[in-house]
Amino acid sequence: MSVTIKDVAKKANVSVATVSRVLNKKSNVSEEAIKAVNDAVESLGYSPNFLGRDLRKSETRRILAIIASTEQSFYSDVIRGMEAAAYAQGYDVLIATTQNDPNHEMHLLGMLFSRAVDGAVLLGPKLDANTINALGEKHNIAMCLERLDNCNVLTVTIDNVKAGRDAVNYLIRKGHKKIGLITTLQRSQSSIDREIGYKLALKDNDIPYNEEYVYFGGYETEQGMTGCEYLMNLPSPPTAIFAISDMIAIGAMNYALSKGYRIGKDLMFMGFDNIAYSHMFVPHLSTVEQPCYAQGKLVIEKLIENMKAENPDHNLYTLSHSLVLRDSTGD
Amino acid sequence: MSVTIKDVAKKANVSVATVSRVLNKKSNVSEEAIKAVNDAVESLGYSPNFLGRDLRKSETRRILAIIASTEQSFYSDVIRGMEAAAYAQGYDVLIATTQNDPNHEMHLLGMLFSRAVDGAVLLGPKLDANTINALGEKHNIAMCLERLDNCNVLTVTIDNVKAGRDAVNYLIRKGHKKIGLITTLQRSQSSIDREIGYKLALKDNDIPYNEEYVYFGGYETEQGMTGCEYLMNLPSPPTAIFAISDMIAIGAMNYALSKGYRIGKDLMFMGFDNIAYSHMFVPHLSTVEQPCYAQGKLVIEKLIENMKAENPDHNLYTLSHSLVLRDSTGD
DNA sequence: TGTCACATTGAAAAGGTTTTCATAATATTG
DNA sequence: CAATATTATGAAAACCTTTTCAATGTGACA
Repeated sequence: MSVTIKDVAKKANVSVATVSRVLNKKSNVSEEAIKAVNDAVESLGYSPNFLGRDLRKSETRRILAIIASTEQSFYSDVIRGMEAAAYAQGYDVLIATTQNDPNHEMHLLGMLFSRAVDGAVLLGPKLDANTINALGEKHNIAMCLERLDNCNVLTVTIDNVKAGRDAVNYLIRKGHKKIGLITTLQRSQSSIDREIGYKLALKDNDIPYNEEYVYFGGYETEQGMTGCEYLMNLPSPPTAIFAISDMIAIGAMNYALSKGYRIGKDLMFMGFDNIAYSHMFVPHLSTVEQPCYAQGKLVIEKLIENMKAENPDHNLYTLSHSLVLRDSTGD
Repeated sequence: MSVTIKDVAKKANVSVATVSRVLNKKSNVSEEAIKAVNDAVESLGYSPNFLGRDLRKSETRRILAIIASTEQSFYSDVIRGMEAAAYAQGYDVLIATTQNDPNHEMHLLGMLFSRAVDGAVLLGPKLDANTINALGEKHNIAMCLERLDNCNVLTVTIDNVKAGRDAVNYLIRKGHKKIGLITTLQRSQSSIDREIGYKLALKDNDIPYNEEYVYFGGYETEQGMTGCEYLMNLPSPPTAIFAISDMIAIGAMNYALSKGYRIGKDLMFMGFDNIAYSHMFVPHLSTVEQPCYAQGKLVIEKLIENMKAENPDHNLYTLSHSLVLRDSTGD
C-alpha cells in the first residue's frame, strides 16, 4: 500500500540496511549509495514510518505537555519556552488538554506509559500528589508552574508564597491596612500558596487577619466582579485588593469602575500573571510577573536530562518573580 | 527491561494471542483466560506498547491540531469542539504550535506523513495553497477557521466576507458613512475576506471606498492603538471603526478612551471573535461571533469520515456567524 | 605474495503488538 | 451416533524500522 524502506531499497538497488544508514546519516556508506538512495526516496515520495522506527529505537523524541485548556493565554509563553528547549535537542512538544478532568489527565498519561511519548510535563495537574508520586517512580514526569505538596517529582515553579507576600507587602507599604483577597474555591497549590503569602504579609506588619476580607470564587472575570462586589459591600470595605490572577483582577476592577471608585487612589488592585491584557485595560493593572518562558525552558531541559540519567533528579526548582507596577496601585 | 505482552502471557499461562484478545475485548475467549490475563496485567503493571500496536494496526487514533500558538484564547473553544468529536469516536487530539514558521508547520506535518498521527487539522496554515493541495492528495488533512483560496482540502469555516459585510452594514445602518477599517498587514484569508466584506458593505450603500480609512497593522492590541491613532488624526476622521479582531478593537478603544472620545456615541467600534475579554472591557465591545466549538466539532467529524472513506470529501463547509451588540455600538 | 586494516555492504534479528490460520475440544444438529 | 458447527487456543506471520554481525572487496604494507 504505502511505500516502505523496502521499496526504496529495491529502487536504489541496495539493501534496506543501506537505505537506513543513508537516512540516518551514518558514516561508512559510499557517495554512490547515498545518491541512489536519495534519488529513490525523492522519486517514490518516501517518508519513514515513525512507528517502526520508534518501536525499534524505543524512543519517540516527543514530549507531552498536559494542560487544563488553552484558554489561559499565559500558558503560551511557557509552551514557547518548552518548545525552544525541546527543539534544540531534537524533541517535539505535543500539547493535550484535560478540560480539568482528572480521569482524562490519567488517560493522557497513558500515552507516556504506553511509550507513545518519551516524557510528560504537567502544567497544573488535577491528579493528587500520591498518584503522581507513584507514576513518577516509573516514568518521566515533570511538573511546571504548579508544585504539589509532598510530591517528589521534578518540578519547576516560582515561590508563590513569597510572591503573594511581596504583592501584599507592597500594598501595605502604599499605606493600606484593609486588604481584600480574591482567590479561588477550587484549590490549586499556587492559589493556596499565594493565600499563605497574603497572611504572612499581614503578619509581617502586625495587621490582624480578617477572614471577612477573603473571597473564594473562580478563575473567570465574572467571579472577579462578584468578589469585588462582595468586598466593597462589607461594613468596612478594603482599600486595596489582591487577586490571585489577572483575569480575576480585571473583573474586579471592572466592577469597581462601574461603581465609580477611583482606581489607584480610593482603591488599589494587584493581580498576578502579567497577561497581555493587564496593560491594555485602563487603568493598567499592577501585577506579579512570573518567568513563563524560562520555566518552560528549564523544565524541558531537566526532563530530558532525566531521561538519560541513572538517578533522575526529583528536585523542586524555584525561579524568581517580580512586581510590575502600573496605574492600579497608583504608580 | 519493561514488561511486555510476553511476560503477561507467561504469567497467565496462555499465549500472547490470548492476551491480546483479552486486552482488545475480542469474543471467543474463556472467562477463565480473561481472569488469568487481567490478574497478570494487574500484578505486573503492564501497559501495552502503543508503538507495537499502532505499527501492527497502522492506525494511531490520534489527530494533530496545528496552530500558530496558544496565545489566541479563542482557539480554546475550537479545540474543545475538536476533542468532543474526537473523543466520541475513540480518538485523541494533540496540539502542536508552529510559532508562525511555515518550515516548522511542515516539520509537524511530517508526523502525519510518517504515520505518528492519523490526520491533521490546520488552524490558520502558514503554508501556501499549492503545497497544502499536494499534501491533501495523499494525506488526511483538513482546515478549520481559515480557508485558503484555490485549496481543495476539507475545510470548515465561516463566511468571512459576509461577516465583514454584516458588521459594516450594521455600522452604516447606525448612521455612519465614514468607517475606518483596522486590519493586518500579514494577510490571512480571513482578514482578506473581512476586508472584502467591508468594501461590499460600502458598495451596498453607495459609499465610495476611501483607502485612507484602511489601516494595516498587526494582531496585537498595541497595533490596534496605533491604528486608531492614525485614523483619528486624519483630516476627516471616521465616526465608526471595524477591527478584524477583538484584540485589535480593544487596543483601538483603549486609544479612543485615552483621548476622551465617547465610545458608542462620538465613535463606534465593532470587533471580531467575541473573545472573553470583549465584554469585560468598559465599554463592552460589539463584535462578530463565530461558532468556534461547532467548527471544531464538525471538522473532526468530517476528517474521521474521510479516513474511512473511499473518496474523501474535499468540500468547504461554512457555518453561520452572528453579531453581538453591546456598548461600543451604542446598543 | 601474503597479511592486515579498513570501508562498504547485506542478511537477519530484534523491537511489541495484532491477526491469520490451523488445530483441538466441545456443542449442536439430523 | 455420525456429521457438522462452534468455541477456544497457540504458533507464526506481519507491520516497518534499526542494528548487529559476518562477509566482501580494496588498498597499504612488509
